[in-house]
Amino acid sequence: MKYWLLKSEPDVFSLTDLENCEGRKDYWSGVRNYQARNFIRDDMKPGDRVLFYHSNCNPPAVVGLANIVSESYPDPTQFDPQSEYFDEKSTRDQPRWYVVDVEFAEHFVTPVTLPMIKEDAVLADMLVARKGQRLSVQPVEAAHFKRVVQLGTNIP
DNA sequence: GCCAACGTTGGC
DNA sequence: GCCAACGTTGGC
Repeated sequence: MKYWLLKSEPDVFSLTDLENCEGRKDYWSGVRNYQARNFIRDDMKPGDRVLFYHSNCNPPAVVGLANIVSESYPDPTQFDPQSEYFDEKSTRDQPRWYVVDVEFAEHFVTPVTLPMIKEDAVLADMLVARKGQRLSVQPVEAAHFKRVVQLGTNIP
């Protein structure tokens, strides 16, 4: 099992939005960065755990947990001319972009904010704490995942 | 709203 | 294949 951090702007798609989806899950569409694509396509597996991070808000924070619940498959939005994620260079035979299904797990009692992450001795070297780090899909070390969950669920 | 970081594009 | 221009992300 692996651990990930997924970024989402809460104004666009929040953890509550995921919770309110049919079946409390949705496919993670719209990733249009090759490094992030490769993580989704090649490395994500059902059962992997997800830190759900709200970006572009104040304060940015890991607000809860989700789970990967499918293998990767081609992102349907890349074939849809009506979608903002349409990619005319994608074909059904050779899709460029992939998704996985992500299922809501829980809201944290205490959101783990970016300032908290930067202050914490264990978490300070997380990718998300690094200046200029824009990657929207990030691998997370097991120790980091465990520590974020501790803070988020008020375990001392 | 500013701007640093960084990915992408396209001319050469 | 280099690199300048441009666009986007996202913290502040």
